[in-house]
Amino acid sequence: MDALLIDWYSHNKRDLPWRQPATSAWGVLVSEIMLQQTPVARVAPIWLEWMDRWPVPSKLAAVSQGEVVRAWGKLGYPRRALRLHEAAGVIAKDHNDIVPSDVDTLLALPGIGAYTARAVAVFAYGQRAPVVDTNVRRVVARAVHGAGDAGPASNTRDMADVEKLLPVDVADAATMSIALMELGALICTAKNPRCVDCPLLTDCAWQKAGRPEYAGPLKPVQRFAGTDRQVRGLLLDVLRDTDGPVERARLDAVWADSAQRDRCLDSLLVDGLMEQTPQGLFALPGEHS
DNA sequence: TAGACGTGGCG
DNA sequence: TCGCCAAGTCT
Repeated sequence: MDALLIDWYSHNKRDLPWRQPATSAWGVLVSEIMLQQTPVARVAPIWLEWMDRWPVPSKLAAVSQGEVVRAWGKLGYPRRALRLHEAAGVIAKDHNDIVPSDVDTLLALPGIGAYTARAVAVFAYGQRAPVVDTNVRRVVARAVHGAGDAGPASNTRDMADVEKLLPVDVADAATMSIALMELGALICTAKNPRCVDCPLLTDCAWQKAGRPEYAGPLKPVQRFAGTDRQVRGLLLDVLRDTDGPVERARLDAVWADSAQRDRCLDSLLVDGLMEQTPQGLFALPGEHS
């Protein structure tokens, strides 16, 4: 399985900007944070801009939170930008401006969890570790377990599953990790998998079992329209599109339900995505004088 | 551990 | 059209 997969990857991998050989560990880290729950096509231009502006962690750490949130643009989940900014500060101060290569050290940084820590260790530093994201979980569920899709995530079990699949050779293990993800992204997709193009077709347990439909519990559908997430997004968008602090009325205009609006405004302040000036105006954090 | 947390494109 | 989906983390 590993040889087939690695060979397939070498011929079919996408030419993504963060996969250039010259990409630094910092570049890999930034890409991984941006790619959390966010499509490649939307990340690519922003990542290029960030690498140009902030080629090392200390450069990012030196600018205000507001500038970072603004540069994050509409990638979504803007708290990621705040956490990355904070992580950059720790890396600059405590790690000599060098992204740690040790998984446990990476895990201690804000915004870096089990997936991202190992993704950095493996993709930036070539280590052998199980990198488990939604793509990998789906590929393993099908090819190994013969299920139509992955059930609820279980970090410990999922990583143990993948660990067993990794080649002993460190370099091969690293390539296998990225290949598993790429297969899940391009071939073994959630809907309408392109099995005819799959390098694992003849080995796949799901294929052998007659491609049974997924029978486990369904993930609860995440609504968006009308949720606090939508309102927070609208509120923050006002500040992103404005140069300086804005009056309360500008924010009030984006959502009719005042109770929900107030709740969301408060949560943005609590999260540090927004600040109130002494004059009572609203601004991105650290941007008002 | 279930639920919160943005956004926009696609079938 | 609109539900589903996209390289998760935190509480």
